[in-house]
Amino acid sequence: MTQQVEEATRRTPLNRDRVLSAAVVLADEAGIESLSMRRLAQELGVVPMALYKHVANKEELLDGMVGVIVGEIDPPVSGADWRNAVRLRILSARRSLLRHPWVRQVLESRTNRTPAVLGYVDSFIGMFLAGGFSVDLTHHVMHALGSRMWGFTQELFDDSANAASAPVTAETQAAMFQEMATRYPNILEVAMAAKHDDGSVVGQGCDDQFEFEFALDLLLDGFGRFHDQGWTSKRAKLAK
Amino acid sequence: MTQQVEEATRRTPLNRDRVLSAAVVLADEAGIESLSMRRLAQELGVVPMALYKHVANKEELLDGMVGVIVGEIDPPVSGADWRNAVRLRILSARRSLLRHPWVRQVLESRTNRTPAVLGYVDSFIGMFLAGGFSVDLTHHVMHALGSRMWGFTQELFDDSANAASAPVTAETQAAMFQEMATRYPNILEVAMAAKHDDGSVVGQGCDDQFEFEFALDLLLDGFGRFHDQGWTSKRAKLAK
DNA sequence: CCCGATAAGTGTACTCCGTACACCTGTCGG
DNA sequence: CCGACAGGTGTACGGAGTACACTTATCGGG
Repeated sequence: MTQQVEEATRRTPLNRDRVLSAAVVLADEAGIESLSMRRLAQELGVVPMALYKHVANKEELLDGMVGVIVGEIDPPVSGADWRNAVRLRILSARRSLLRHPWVRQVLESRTNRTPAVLGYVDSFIGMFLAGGFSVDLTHHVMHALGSRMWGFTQELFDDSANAASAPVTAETQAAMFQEMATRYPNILEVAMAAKHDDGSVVGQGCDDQFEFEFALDLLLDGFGRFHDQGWTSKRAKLAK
Repeated sequence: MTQQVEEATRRTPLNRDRVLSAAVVLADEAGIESLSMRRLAQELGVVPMALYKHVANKEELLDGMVGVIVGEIDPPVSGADWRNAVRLRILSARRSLLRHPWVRQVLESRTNRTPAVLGYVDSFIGMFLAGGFSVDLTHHVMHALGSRMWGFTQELFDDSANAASAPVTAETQAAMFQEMATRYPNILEVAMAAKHDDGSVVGQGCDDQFEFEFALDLLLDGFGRFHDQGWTSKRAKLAK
């Protein structure tokens, strides 16, 4: 009798997609470090071991989550030259990854050879080949792109965690400044030049999107030059 | 009486450096994933909590370990032009990091603002400034370098774990090949072209060092071009 | 109409992790 | 000689991933 009400509360018997979606939401909202099997189960109103009926283990869960995000990336635009196709695709990937910052860490931390990732890489290679790149050059170009293919760069000094930290007093600020000035004068100089209006000393105040596109275009320009001049690795190796 | 012998066995009362060195050795030999405070303590013939007298916590241990490796990187060569100075330094860093593969993961997984890392970055910036680069261009150039400053690239498909895995039968090999051919034809094509003599299907058979230098030189060439033509970010932004 | 197979969810328990905290011990300067 | 202090110990806690044995719900066929 009372049974019926409880059953209605938690219907839809939980499947792989619901598990993955919930995991993505949890990682988005609480951070990847808060994503544990136990926490995820709790979020789904279920006992931890129930998840293992839908994913083999945590590794596979992470793989699946990456797959979900990779699925959000726009497919290659058709009818564009290779440069624009690649560029737009990467910027689309970047938009997806910026919405889900945890993906970066997951992609970096483990070898990822899931169908979703392989599919993305494959279509990526396809854009170069379709653009007339030789298989040889395409290979090296893919290595040169590296993780930039996903739309992210290694951030040396990620200041994104600053919001939560305690407000620094003027004295500490001054002391840090002094410390930097004597120990790391070059970093300081660059950081000072980069800061626009906010008063932060190191990092930020610089336009990440601009930095990314700067490096990306630099690479793409290089690729194009090599392509135009019929570069081959054999010739390059002989020239050394 | 027997006391004396035991005490002689484990002399030298353990200090920060010994802890860090042991941690580095352990990570080198057993992999970073096997490095736990308990395991490390055991290796040092000490109880786990003893370590906390020398490092605040595991994070600081990892920071210290990175510091040890960064300390192994050659200082900038003097009297070279910026390009050679940067190139040689990066290749030196690469040699160090290849000896200690775990550093890559540690550097990637966390924001690293230790003195050792800051010092490295600072001296790195210094090489560009000394080469006549504007502060502005240096800033963007550092972003473009990203983790390549450390001598590593994001490896999409790291096959280094293959040695330990079970030998695949001819049938499985063939099945995998078939799978690849239909699902990821472009990856397959590139992989086939890259393989030299070994029979592996995906990855390896390609010269990682060559790939790295290919990308590095491409970037350095771009940097040089920008430098020569007096590039500034302001002008670049206006041009868009 | 029941029945057994299969899928989904549960409960308990194990091992391993980082580390807080109270304690002991050996050394050394006053 | 003594007391402070640095270095090492022992115990314990909470949290992680997950193995394994179990109940329960569903449903097609005799």
